[in-house]
Amino acid sequence: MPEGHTIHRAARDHQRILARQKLIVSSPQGRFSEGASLLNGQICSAVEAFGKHLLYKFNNEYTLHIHLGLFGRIQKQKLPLAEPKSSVRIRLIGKKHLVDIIGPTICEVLGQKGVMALIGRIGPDVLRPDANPDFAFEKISRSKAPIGRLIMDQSVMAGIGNIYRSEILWRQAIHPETPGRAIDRQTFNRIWDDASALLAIGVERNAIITVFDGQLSKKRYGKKFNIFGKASCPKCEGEIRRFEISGRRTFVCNTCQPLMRQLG
DNA sequence: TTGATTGTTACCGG
DNA sequence: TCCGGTAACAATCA
Repeated sequence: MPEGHTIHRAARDHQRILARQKLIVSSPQGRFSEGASLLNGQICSAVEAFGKHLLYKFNNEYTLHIHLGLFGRIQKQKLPLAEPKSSVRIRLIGKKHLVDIIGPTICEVLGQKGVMALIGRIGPDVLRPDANPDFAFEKISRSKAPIGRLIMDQSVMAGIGNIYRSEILWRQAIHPETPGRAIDRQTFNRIWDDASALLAIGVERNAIITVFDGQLSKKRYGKKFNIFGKASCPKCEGEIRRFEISGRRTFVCNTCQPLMRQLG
């Protein structure tokens, strides 16, 4: 479920909640990860997203680190309390709302040191104003790996997932198999800027939306994608090729996204 | 029941 | 050493 926008959306939501009410940690019996009992009953003081990682900070210097993986979800509900389903690992309880963290692959408590280490190994996040894209361009321009792999590599740049990958590269007319070293700064900037813009829309709308045809009628978004999962290109009507990069399905229009092995 | 899925990492062989 | 591939883990739905 989650690409970067989902996590930033959750961080924003939860930050808003705890501005008006206390959020207290509770974990259903026996479902805390090791060491996480440090947080039982603690009051959350801040929420922040780094790429696809979600950090809940507490006054006791500890941080709850959540990564939803492929299947994890976050559910916000209004009180009264309902019995959490078996996949709920952490529950944050406020006066009027509760937040359930469901099926995360990472659910651990970090100290200051651990948080620094985590942030250090994540590349610049396209949704964070403090991100430095230079770092991502440096890595990309020195790599012969395909750009389709690099922009989804969270240690190169953070936030983009499998759907945004295909959509961004199609929108920018870049073939996913273009080697990183063939991407010039201008081309990289187009990728970065498009990613920032699209994910920001994703945060606002709580959905992946990459199609903007004329009027922004709010109901016209049944077709959210241009080529992801599609058989033909919406621009040239040509066939969409489907293949894998790093074991994840990728879509490309060979006409609209010509493969450039040379710089240019 | 099977398969597929908006993710990541540990491990192993070349 | 640095890759690329594979398995493993997570939850849900058709």
